[in-house]
Formats: sequence, structure tokens, C-alpha cells
Amino acid sequence: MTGLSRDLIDALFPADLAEPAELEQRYPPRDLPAGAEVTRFAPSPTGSLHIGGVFTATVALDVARHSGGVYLVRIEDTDQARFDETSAAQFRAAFSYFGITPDESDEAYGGSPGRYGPYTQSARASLYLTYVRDLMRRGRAYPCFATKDELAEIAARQKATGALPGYYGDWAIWRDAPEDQVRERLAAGDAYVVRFRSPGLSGQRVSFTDEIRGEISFDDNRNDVVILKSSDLPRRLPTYHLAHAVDDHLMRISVVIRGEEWLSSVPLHRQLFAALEFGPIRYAHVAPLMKQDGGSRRKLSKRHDPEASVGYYIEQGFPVEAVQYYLRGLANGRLADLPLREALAQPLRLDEFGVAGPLADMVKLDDICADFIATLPGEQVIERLLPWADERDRDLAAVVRRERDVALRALTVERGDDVANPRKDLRKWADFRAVYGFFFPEMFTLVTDPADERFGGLEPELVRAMATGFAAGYVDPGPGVAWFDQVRALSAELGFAPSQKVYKKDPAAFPGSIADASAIVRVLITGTRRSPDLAAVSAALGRDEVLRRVGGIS
RNA sequence: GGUCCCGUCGUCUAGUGGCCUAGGACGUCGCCCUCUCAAGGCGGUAACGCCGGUUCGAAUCCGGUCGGGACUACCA
Repeated sequence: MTGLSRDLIDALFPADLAEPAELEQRYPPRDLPAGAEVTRFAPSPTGSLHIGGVFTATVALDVARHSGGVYLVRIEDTDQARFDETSAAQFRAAFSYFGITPDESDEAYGGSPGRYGPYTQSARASLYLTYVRDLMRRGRAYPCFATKDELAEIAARQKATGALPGYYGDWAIWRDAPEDQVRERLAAGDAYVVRFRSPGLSGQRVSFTDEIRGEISFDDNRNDVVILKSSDLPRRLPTYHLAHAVDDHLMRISVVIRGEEWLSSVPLHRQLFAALEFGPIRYAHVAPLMKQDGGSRRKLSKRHDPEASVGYYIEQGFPVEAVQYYLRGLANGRLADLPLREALAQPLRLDEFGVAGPLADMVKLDDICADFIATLPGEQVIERLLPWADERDRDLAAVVRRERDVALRALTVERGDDVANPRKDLRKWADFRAVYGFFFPEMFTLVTDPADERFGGLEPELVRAMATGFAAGYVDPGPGVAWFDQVRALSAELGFAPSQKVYKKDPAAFPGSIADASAIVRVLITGTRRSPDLAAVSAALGRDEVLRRVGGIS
């Protein structure tokens, strides 16, 4: 393990690279009170954000904020082939929608650039090179010229002989290659990667503490993993492993909160930290959100599940607080039993996390959302609805703005401070049009055909008689007025059964029951057979509008 | 295949040797209320994966087994 000579190594790198010691000074430990945590969320820019990302980011942000620390966003774009340039805008929109704006990040992501930037890995390329060179100079990393074919062949032989897969031991053909062989390939212009010289011995165990899972032990890493990608790529970028070590150290992250899929890489990461002479870092591995798939479950996937993308929540207009409340409940079960406002204010605790991946339950989310919106005063419903509608339903936004008073009155129907059991008919802003649209004259189509199927197949003459009679004797709803009595009386006059019970006893004796009779009025006033309380709707609509609607048929 | 993680009602969970004939929430079913919905009230349904052991006593501790998941890339 005599390394390569210094001049050979240095010739591989730009001459103006900083030394590790300089970087230590440029990015000094943060001046924060004891106990303050520095956390980060590090997504790859491959399109829209995954809801699991919002989950992890929420946790990271919460841990930082509640400890008086810093939460930052770093973009992991070392895989230039998968880079999607729409990501920045989508991420930023998602952060802002879910209220998880970073303290520090590149400007495009909503945070303010701090002194630990840049916060995008491709812009940090020379930083990684400093450490790769340093590792090589100290014999802890080496160039590897193995081609894809050679690697495939090694893997095949390992499989055939039952050997453990990987690039290690005798299989690591470039690990101790003589210097002249390296020079020869270099001179020939062959492409190479840089591999970490793993100090791990086969069979050696290592253990560490995960902030969520507690004590965990693994076989130590023995693979000489690639830390710097191929020299024939347009840009010399590191793999995730090296980037993680360099960035999280230089950004002075105190606890790495990331997906569970990284758990088994921790032994490697610890070797890297040690080789790089970085201080220790803590880890918390969060289980992924799952989706029921037939008899088993799998990770919620952007490809297959619309609810995996944050775009879905934004488009549908799920209220942020409700989504946050749901997510926090999944993180710490204790919070799911608290009222929403309290649960949102309570700190998330890493050691209270469930270790198994929870199933994302959209039905439960709906319930939480409906509950939440039901507690909102009308003014606030409108205030939250409008920004959503401006983006997703401009016609609706225009109508609600123009007729704000109508919207406000509509939102007093069976809801509001004085109502014990408010209606829970809105789960997300996209529901508004369907549920409340009929209140707005401009969005309401008059029902003019007495044979309309919404009347349920009643004789057109009967429908017309009900309409005319209702209009003729119309009494406004008000205090002390039993508004529905006028419907009841008219219904009896026209021969309808006074109740479902009576009607069912002898269906032939009546054209229908009071339910069918009131449906006529309901359809005329609201356009549908299912609506909130008619008296309350009529009060919100006002006498003129009610009569205009009922008059559509006579 | 190997390594690791995980395993309580359909779902999220409470539960850390006796308070457990296993509690709550969502769902679901039934009833009540009722002019239709949305709600609301009341009630029901339903789980400790399995097998051994330790113990006076186990959902809780141990071993095994089965099942699920992650990783095993020059993707992150």
C-alpha cells in the first residue's frame, strides 16, 4: 500500500486546488448555542418533489428550528444525466406551499445563501477534488481503469464461485497496481475513476447509533467504492458517498436526517469520515412512506402513485396544516392524538419515530382535511381558496372575488362559530366549485325543463305545480319561521305522502313522498338533489334569487 | 444469494413482565336523528405472524421460524 508518487497524482488535478486545511478555515464550525442542531434536506433535481421528501424535510426543519439551529437545502445534482431543469421551480413551489422554506440554500430554493455555500453540488466540484487529491496523496484512494466489461466479468465470476460481490481484495485489480502501469494507461488517455481504498476487513463488525433506531451493527464495508466518477465525463463530479462526507462536514451538519435506504451505507460513510479526518456526525434514518400493493406493500412511487408527488397536493389544494398534521402524526404517533394546532407546535422527536414504513392513508388525510377546513371561519376559507384558485381555477377565483359577499354567506350555511357540528364537505380547495358553486348566480344554470331527470321522473305537471305553488306562497326564512312548513304544506296539497314510511306502505297511493316533493324545490334552488339545508341556502341566496331560480320552470 | 431493518385491529398506533377479558383514532357495519346531503349521537366489527423457551405470570425477555422492506450502481 505504498501510494503513487506525488507528482503523478498532482498532475491529475488542477493546480489551484485548495488544501483541506484551507477549507477547514473557510468553513469553520458554526457559532451556535449548545444543543442547536444543523440539519439539511438534500434532494436530487429529478423533477417534482416526492411527498416523502416533504416528510423528511419537515422533520429536518423541525429538529433544527426547535433546537435553535439551522436548516439548509442542498441540491444533489452529481448525476448530470438525470438532471431535470424544472426541478428548481417545482422544489421552490413545494417548499413554499408546505411552509418548509430553508434558512440556508441557493437563492433559487427560497433560502438565503449563507457562508457555507454554494448549496448545489455541481458548483462545489473543486471542493471534492481537494479531498480526492488529498486521499490519493495519502494512499487512501487510487485510480481504477477497469472497464464496464471487466467489472461485469468480475461480478460474473464472483457469482459463479459464490464469492461476495464487490470490488475488494484480489478482485480489486487496480488497488495495488504498479505505478508504471498507471502511467501507461494515463498516457494512452484511458478513462479512470477514483476509488476509495477501504480499510475494512471481511467479516469485521462495526456498530453505531442511529438517532431513530438506536444501536445497529453491520459487517464493515470492504468495498473500494468509486468516489470520483469517470474522467471521460464532461464534469469531474463525485459519487454520493464522497459528496455526502465532504458537504455534510463542510456545512457543519450535526445530524444527517435521510431516507432509510442509506442505512446500510453507514459503515462506508464512517470509513470515509475517518479517512478524511472529519469529526463524527450523527445519523437518523427515516423509513419511507409506503403504498399498499396487492398483498404486500412497497415504497410510494412517483411513477405509479399520483399521491406520491407534491404536485398532486398542490393541484388539489390540500390545506397545508392538515397535510403537515398528518405527516407529523406518522412521524410521532403521540402527535396524532393531539389537536391540530398543538400538534403543529410540538417538537418532533427523533427517538419517537416509528421504524417501520407507514402506509400513506389518503382516506385518513381526507378526514383530517375536512375536519380542519370545517374549523375555519368563512373569511379564512376564502383567503386560502383564492391563492389556490388563482393558479388552478381562474374563473372560480374571479367569481369569488366579484361576489365575495355571496361566498361569505354561502360559507355560513351550517357552519361558523355558532354551529355545533359544522359541515365537513370541503377536503381540499378543488372541492369548492362542486360543493359551493351553485350559490353564485353566474355559476348556476337555471333548471327550466319540468321533465328534467333530476326531478326523479315525476310528472312534469306535478313538478310545475310544485314550483308555481312554492313561488306564489314563498315565505322568507327568518327567526321564528318554520321555513320548511311551506314545502310540507304544498307537498300535502299535491298529494305527496307526508313521510317515507307512509309512502312505502302504499306507494301506489302517492306520486311520491315528501322527500320527492322537496327534491323538486331543492333541484330548482341548488341544481342538485343533494344539498345543505334548504332554509339556510335560501337565506344565503336571498328572496329574489330564490324566486328567480324557482321561476325558471313556470 | 448475502447483509441489515421491521412485524399489535383493514390503516396509523398506545403498550417497555401483572393495571390487557389489549386502549384510541381513521375506515367499515348497524341503529338513532332526518325533506336530500354533509355532519352529529349510540352501538358493533376487528389485532399481539407462528413455534418453542424463561417466569407464579409475556404483546412485553430469549431462541428459532415465517412474512414484509431496504441495500448489494461511475442513481441518489
